[in-house]
Amino acid sequence: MPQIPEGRSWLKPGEVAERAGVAVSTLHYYESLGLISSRRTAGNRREYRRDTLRVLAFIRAAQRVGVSLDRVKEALDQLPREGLPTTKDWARISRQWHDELTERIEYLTGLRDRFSDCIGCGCLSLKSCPYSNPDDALGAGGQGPRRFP
Amino acid sequence: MPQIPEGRSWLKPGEVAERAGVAVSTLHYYESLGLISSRRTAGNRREYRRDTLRVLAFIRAAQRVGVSLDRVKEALDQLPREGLPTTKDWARISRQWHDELTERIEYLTGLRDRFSDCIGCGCLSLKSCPYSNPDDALGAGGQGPRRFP
DNA sequence: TGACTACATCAAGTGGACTTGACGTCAAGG
DNA sequence: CCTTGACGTCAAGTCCACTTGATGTAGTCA
Repeated sequence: MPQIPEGRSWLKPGEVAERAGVAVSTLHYYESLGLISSRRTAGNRREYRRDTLRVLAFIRAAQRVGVSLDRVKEALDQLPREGLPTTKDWARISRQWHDELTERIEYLTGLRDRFSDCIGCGCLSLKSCPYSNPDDALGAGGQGPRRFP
Repeated sequence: MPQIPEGRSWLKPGEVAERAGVAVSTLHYYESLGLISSRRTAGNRREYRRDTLRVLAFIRAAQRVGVSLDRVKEALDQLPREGLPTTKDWARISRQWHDELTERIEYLTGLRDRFSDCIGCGCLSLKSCPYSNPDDALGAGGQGPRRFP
């Protein structure tokens, strides 16, 4: 693990990759999508601002909950293009995320509890279920907007 | 929506697709992966058992929480290949799922609450955070096994 | 009976998220 | 100074989860 001096506020690609747990090529890829940005040294090497780590953490968290990079970009585009994001900037994003996460948590909790019930009543075997109709409870919903694809 | 007679226990591809909210081609694809199965009529048309809908619902639920088809197959492979799955069969799967879902719910809840804290303390802006270090709290974890990729 | 739709097979294409390869350059250590 | 490794660009490749297309057959209904 490369030690990054306290004072240095611009990080090298390898350092960022290491700290964020992604490949350098991934940084290039994200940059090509406009998710992160960098400046260049005299020798054309990339340098990343320290808060790029935060953005990468945000991306990782988003992906872990199944959000696409497109949607992540939508969120990040609300941050100021130049200059440092303020607390207020992040707060707006965090609020949206809070709602989405809550929704997703509720979905998962419902799913888990339905599963628990189904152990009891056996509705996941071939008999029909008195509690719910899992065919439709889980299977329906059709092609409406899926908040979490 | 095609009405399926009460008594018929073998369903046609179109019926299954409609009810499960997937394309017929998806059924072929899943069959090629061994996730579902069918028998054939004299005229080589596929026929699905009614509980295929349940399997499809299971697959959909799994995907929605970010589980790969490979892992779904692992779970489904624990069901009896021939004959109807019993309550006990599903119970085993449900128990595993319960644990995984619980874990995931806890992860999401932690994530959400961390976000909430961060609105307050501003740690998602450039200042360093007294509560936690989001760079590492979210960004680290390195390349260890990811239960939910 | 003839049109029309649903279904069959198989190869190939798509989109998202990256990774790999080929090849040249910059920078730090011995 | 020179080697070595980290980095640069760009095209192409990979993996997953499907979808589309081409082409032929089976069943249904006026």
